[in-house]
Amino acid sequence: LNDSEAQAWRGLQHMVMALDAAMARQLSADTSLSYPDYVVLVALTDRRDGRRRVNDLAGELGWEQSRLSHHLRRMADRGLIDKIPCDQDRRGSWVEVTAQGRSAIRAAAPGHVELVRRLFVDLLSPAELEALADIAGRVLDHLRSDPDGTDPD
Amino acid sequence: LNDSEAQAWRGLQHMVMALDAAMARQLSADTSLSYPDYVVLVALTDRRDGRRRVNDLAGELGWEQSRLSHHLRRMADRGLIDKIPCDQDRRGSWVEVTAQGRSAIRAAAPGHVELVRRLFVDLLSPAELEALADIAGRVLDHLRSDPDGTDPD
DNA sequence: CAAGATTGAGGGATCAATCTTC
DNA sequence: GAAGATTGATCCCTCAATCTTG
Repeated sequence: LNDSEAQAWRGLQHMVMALDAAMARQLSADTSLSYPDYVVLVALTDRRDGRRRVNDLAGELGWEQSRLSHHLRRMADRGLIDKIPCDQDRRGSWVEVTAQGRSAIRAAAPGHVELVRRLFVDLLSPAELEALADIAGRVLDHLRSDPDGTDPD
Repeated sequence: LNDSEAQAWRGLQHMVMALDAAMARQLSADTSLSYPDYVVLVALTDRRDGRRRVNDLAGELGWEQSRLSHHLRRMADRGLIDKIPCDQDRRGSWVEVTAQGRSAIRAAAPGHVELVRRLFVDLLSPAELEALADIAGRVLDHLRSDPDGTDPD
């Protein structure tokens, strides 16, 4: 990698690591949710019924099934979500946000969103935000078609 | 967050998560190094003497001291690095890459760099790479001046 | 007391193996 | 046999507490 490539690559990694750490610290200091908790609850409350199939949720979050399964168990233990057997496909199950989960995400969202603005969104121009979204889409599409980078070009 | 802001923010997180996972899988499949091992060894072998103060290394990597300390212990146990007492400041210590560590990073680097190219660098224009490096620098500078986003604007 | 560094405990993430249902 | 999901082992990361030297 030449200088400009390395700077982009390492800069990207450092930026996201530092931003994630800041988000995790803020949530941990001001709320009862961890950053992963927050992300799961946002996805669940995004639609009105507040439920998802576990596998769909994993895809939406970009998480491995096993990671999600472990995390959902911990969240269920703390009363943030419920697991409900799925009648249509009895291998699967639904995850549903509880009243307590809704209340926790409602309390946590404003502070989190404000931090995303202060540390990220407000520092970028609209064109830069669009360019970033475009780049991310391109890279993720390519990853989906070639998960381990083994294709000949 | 409006649509374009949310797409940039979530896209960025998903992209980096997926790229890191791909890097970790490739290293784990093809070499004896984990991704964190790789990053530490790259930093150490970047300068010719192959040694660093622990604290400097943490800053360079953007890692917390405690994380680095735990990781260095595991790497020392596996013979990849040595810890050497520092005479100038007897609170501190040096980390030095071993011959085995050098050999491991030499073996791992080409495959890793090729994957970074295939999954990331080759998908971006030079202007996009430069823009990304610029954005990362800006965000990280701001984080350094206001680590927890508590400043009034 | 502050700075460099380590430790132990506890939560989080990954891999391979497993179980059930399709 | 494959897909949805879980489990247990293991490694990794964070936090708070600690130790030593400046």
